[in-house]
Amino acid sequence: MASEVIEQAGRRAVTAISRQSLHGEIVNRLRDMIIEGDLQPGQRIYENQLGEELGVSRTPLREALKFLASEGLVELVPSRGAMVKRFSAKDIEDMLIVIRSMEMLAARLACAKASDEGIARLRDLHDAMVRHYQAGERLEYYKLNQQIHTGIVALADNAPLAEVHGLLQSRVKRIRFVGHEGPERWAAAVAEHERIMAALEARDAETLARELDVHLANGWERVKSTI
Amino acid sequence: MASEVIEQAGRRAVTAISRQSLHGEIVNRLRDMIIEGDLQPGQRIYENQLGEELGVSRTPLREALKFLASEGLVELVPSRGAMVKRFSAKDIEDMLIVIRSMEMLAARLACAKASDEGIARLRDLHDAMVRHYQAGERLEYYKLNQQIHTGIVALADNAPLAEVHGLLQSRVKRIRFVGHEGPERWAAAVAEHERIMAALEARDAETLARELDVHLANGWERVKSTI
DNA sequence: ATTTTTTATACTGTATACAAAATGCTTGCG
DNA sequence: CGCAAGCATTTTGTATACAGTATAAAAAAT
Repeated sequence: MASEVIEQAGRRAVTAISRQSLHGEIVNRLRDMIIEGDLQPGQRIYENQLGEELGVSRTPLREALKFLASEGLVELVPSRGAMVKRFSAKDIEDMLIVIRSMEMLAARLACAKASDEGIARLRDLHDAMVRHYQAGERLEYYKLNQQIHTGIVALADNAPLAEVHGLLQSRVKRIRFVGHEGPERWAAAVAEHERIMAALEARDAETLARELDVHLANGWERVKSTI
Repeated sequence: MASEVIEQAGRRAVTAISRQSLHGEIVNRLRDMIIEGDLQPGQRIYENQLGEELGVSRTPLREALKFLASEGLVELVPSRGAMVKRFSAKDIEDMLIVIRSMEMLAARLACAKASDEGIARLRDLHDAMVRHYQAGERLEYYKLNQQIHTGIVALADNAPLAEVHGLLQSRVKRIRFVGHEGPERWAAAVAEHERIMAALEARDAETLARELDVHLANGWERVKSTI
C-alpha cells in the first residue's frame, strides 16, 4: 500500500503494472492526513476546497470519501456532506478491547503457524526497537512498536484478521500517537515486549496471549492518562 | 417535518430517495444482491449495464461500488472495473475463526453488561427459532439464527465489535445460506443453542464462551461438508 | 494454418455542468 | 431590540460528456 503511494510520486516513470487509480491515491492520502491529524476530528470536509487543495476534481474525491466512510474514518451525512469522524472515549476503549482480543487470537495462531524466519524478523524489529528506546527516540520507537504488533498479526497468516485489525488500528493510531509516557512506564512497556518476544520464540501460545493481554491493557492505561 | 423522518425510519424506506442519498440506497441494494447471490462471485460488474438496470446513472453507482469495495464485497481492478469478490476456502475458514473469536469476546462482555430485558428479548427470538425448527421451516430458522448471533454481539454494547462482526458476517452469509444440514446435525445445532441461551441467562461468561466456541466450530464443520 | 499486427469497440476514469438542498444573511415587521 | 421570513450564496447530489485504456476481432504476413 505504501509502495503504491511512493510509486505514484514518480508519476510518468511508472510502468503499467502498479498504476493506481486516482481515487485510490486520494484514499491513501486522506487516510494519512486523518491519522496524522492534518484533518481533525469533527472537521467538516468541503469537497470543492479539498479537491482544489489536492489538485483533483470532485468526482474521484467523492469516491474516495465513500471508501473512507466505509472504513469508518469519515462520516457521511446525507445532503450535508462529509466530516472527519470523531470518536468518543467509549468508542476508543471499545476498539482497544477488540484489538486486544484480535491480537490474542493472532498470538495463538502465530505460535502454531509462523515460520522461524518470520519470528526471527520480528526479533530483529524488537531489537531495533529496544535500541531506539535506549537512545530515547520516541518516534522511531513508536513506529517499530506498531510494526511489531502488526507483525504478530501478520504471522497468524489470516488475511481477514489482519484486515480488521488494521481497520481498528488506523482509528486509534491518531490517539495513541500522542501518548507520551513517563520513563518508568516506558521501561515497563519495553520489558513487556521482551517477555512477548520470548514467548513467541518459545511458541508458547498461552503465555504469549497472556503477555499481550496485560501489555495491551497496560498500554491503554498508559495512554488513557494522557487524554 | 420531524415526524416524517421518524415515520420513515420506523417503516420501510419505500419512498426511495427522500432522506437517504441515492448512493446509500444503491449500497444496500447491491449488498443484498451480492449476499443473496443475484450477483455471483467473480462476476464482472459493468457500470453502464447495472446502472441502467437499477435506473441510476454511473456516478452514484460508482460511489456505491467504492463503498462496497472497502467492505470487501467487491474487488476493484484499476482500468478494468469492479468484480464481485470471490473468496477462497481458506478465506472463509479464516473469517470464521475471527467471527468465532469475536462472538466469544461478545459473550464475555454481554454477560457483564447486558440488561435483563435484552437477554429476555434474545430468549424470545430463541423460542421462536425453536418453533421454526419444529415446523421444519429452514429459511425462517436460519434468519432467526442469524439474529440471535448478531443479538449476542449487540448485547456486548461495543459498537466497533458489532461493526467488524457484521462486516465479516456479511461475507460468509452467502456461503452459510446454502448450508443445508441433515436432521441430526440440525437437532444438534438447536441443542447447542439451548445451552447457549441457558449460559447467557445465568450470565456464566466462561460457559457461554465455551458453548459458542463449540457451536461455531461445529457449524463450520456442518457447512464445510456442503461445499 | 498459425501468429502477429492493426484496428475497432466498449468500458472505465475523470472532469464539467446542472439541479436540488441547506446554510447564512439581510431585510422587514412586530 | 428581537424575531421571522425571504433571498442569496454555498455546497452537495446527480447526470452527461469526453478522454484514455484494455479487449476482441479481423486482416496480413510468415
